[in-house]
Amino acid sequence: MRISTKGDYATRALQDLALHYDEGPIPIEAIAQRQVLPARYLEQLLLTLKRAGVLASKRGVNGGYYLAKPPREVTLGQVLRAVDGPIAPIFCVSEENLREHCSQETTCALRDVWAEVRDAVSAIVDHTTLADICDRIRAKTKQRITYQI
Amino acid sequence: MRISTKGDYATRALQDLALHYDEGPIPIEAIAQRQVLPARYLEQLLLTLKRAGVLASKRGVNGGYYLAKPPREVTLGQVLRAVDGPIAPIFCVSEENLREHCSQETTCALRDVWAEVRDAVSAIVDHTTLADICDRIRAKTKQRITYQI
DNA sequence: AGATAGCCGACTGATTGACTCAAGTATTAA
DNA sequence: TTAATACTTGAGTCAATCAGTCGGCTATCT
Repeated sequence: MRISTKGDYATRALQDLALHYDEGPIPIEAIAQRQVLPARYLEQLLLTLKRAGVLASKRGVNGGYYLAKPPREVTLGQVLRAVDGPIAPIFCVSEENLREHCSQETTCALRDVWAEVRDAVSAIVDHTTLADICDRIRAKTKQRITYQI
Repeated sequence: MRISTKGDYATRALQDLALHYDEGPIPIEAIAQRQVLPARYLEQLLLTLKRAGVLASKRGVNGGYYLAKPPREVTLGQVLRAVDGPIAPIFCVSEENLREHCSQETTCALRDVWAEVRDAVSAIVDHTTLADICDRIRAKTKQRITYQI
């Protein structure tokens, strides 16, 4: 039940872009340095996310990537699906895979459990937006500062 | 967010063993045929599950594998963890990995989300037992028969 | 024009996934 | 006691995926 580094890196990059929303395009290199990610690899992921409609980009000097939509409208589910494919834990409960159905459906109760798992996971990732992530970080940071004073 | 074929095969094998609980040891070959699984591969998985304390076995003629505990006491979570490792979607929220913690915890809200996902998944798999699976199958089968009559 | 920065495709090396195989040991029935 | 059965153990294989890297191209701004 792992998410890949793609999912990990992509969500961290978007977390970063969301925190710097309204600052115009951010170059890959800046994101890579702040989040400690391999730049050339991140490049691929951001391009994928652009094709998925999550990001937009601007080339040349002062160019970079930026969110195609406000943070409130981008969910983690969109990001994960873009880079990692379906959320479903197993093919036979994937929404994108309706035609090919398991030969043993009638004698298998596991399928129902995997469907529950899929729903539980998407209930979380499809309802958590980048704005939520930003809010949590700000809450954390505030708390940390309070403690330090 | 996939479960591997190991998790898939192992749970199907245990579903089968649970349905045939009280029938004594069942040979690998019988399970493999009923569930349409590669026998030599299943062999490994069942051995792993034995080492994990989920299964017991008997060698020789009339030998085979059987549940080490009644179906009511075996959860899918135990099975999945035995063959696939931790449920956690990412290392930094794995219970088995407490010492090695993420360098960016204070500036990362994603970790909390992955922890939510982990909890949601384990809430399901750690509370679904093989007995539950059997009950569901029997309910399904009954329903199917009713329709056919 | 030149620097910046995204775009695109190809390539690679290591790991993991999904098995297979051979040989060994315990158990039982004939 | 021997033969058949069936789990046990460790090793080997083959392909796919992961996790990147690299070179060169194109667009944009100063």
